[in-house]
Amino acid sequence: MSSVSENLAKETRMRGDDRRELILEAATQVFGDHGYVGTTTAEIARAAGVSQPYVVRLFGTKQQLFLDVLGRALDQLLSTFRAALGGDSSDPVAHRIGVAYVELTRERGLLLSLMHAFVLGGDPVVGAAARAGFMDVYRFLRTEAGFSPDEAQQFLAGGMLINTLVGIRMTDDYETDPEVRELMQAAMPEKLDVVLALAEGDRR
Amino acid sequence: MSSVSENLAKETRMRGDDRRELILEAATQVFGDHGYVGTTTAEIARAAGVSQPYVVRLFGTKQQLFLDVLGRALDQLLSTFRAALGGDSSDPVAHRIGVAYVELTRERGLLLSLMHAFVLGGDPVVGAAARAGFMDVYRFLRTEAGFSPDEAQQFLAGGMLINTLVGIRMTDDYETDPEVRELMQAAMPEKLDVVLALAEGDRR
DNA sequence: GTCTATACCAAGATAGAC
DNA sequence: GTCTATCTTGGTATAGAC
Repeated sequence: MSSVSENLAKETRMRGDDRRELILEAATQVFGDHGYVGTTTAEIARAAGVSQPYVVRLFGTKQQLFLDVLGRALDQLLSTFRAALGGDSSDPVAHRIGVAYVELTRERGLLLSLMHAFVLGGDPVVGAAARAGFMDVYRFLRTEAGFSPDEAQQFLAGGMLINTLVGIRMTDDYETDPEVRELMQAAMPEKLDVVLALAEGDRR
Repeated sequence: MSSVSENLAKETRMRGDDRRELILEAATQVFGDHGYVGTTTAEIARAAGVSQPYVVRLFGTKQQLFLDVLGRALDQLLSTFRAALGGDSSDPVAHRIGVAYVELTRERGLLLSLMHAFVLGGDPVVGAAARAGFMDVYRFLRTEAGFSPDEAQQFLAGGMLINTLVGIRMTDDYETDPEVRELMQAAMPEKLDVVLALAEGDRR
């Protein structure tokens, strides 16, 4: 999945769309780590293997780049959920989507970039995009997934806790602190291994 | 409660501790709105009615100021919870603490400053403080409030969703969007009025 | 205890070459 | 399509006066 872009990264010159996608991927990671304001275009450029002015050139402004990252993240999120709606129907829908959600932590920075946006509601443009995106997810849960308002609330609440635990890097203390273990097991009874494996990779 | 500090604000010169508290209050608000990185010491200074260098002088660095804000927020949070543990015992503990939590949105920026910290787990010093603070709350729920791991998880999940809805300023669309109304009513069946009234005040 | 002035640096964006 | 060089702004922190 990412091997395509990794191969492309080695080219010194490529089609604009490919480079764009490559930068969006890198930007998602970096924004996820440091937040919107905390991220520099230079850092994104470094992560993508291009020059800083080129990043700006391609997306106009840092803000526009962030908006593009958010849009892409939302698309990936919803299409992952839709895929889960297919799947083994002996398994309840809520469970299938829940598992799909935790699996999304694999897409480095995706959920965290969203989380950073969610907390910037005060920004006139980023905030508006964040609200719209959040409601897209809610609408999906209510209509496509068939959740009741209360089920949707429950699901989103669990999701926000997972985002928080990942964002706060609670994984760092998983081994050493038994209370952290207890909490994380309660928050993601399944698929904890995915999150932990990912955290392991990050500590390089 | 805040009238004390408002009166003090009019003095051009005051005891260091009072000015300190005044600045911490202002900083909590501003950090809550714009996040750690997105906040400038100049903006905090303006909000507190002092000069920018004085803010730095008093706390050493912006980072230290943020850490102090976090510590203060945690203290207020836990003492509010402890007060709720007292209260009318015909009302279940979980409910009393839940209501107390929503009431905390009154303390402008308190929950949001915490939320901003929670998402900065990657920062070596802020992240460590955030994790420690989060676990303080978990430990309170488990020991003092007597929650099971699952009850604590449930409570924290609901809390993170409320934080997110407040941070994303979902209140802005409450009147116009029926789906937003539906979601917010599910997320905070009680005390929604407190949050809405607060949001009203913010849009000046 | 608090201010004004300012040094210093980092970051986003632009110009223009290749 | 992509880079190097650079302009410009804004933000933290320091020095030093009152």
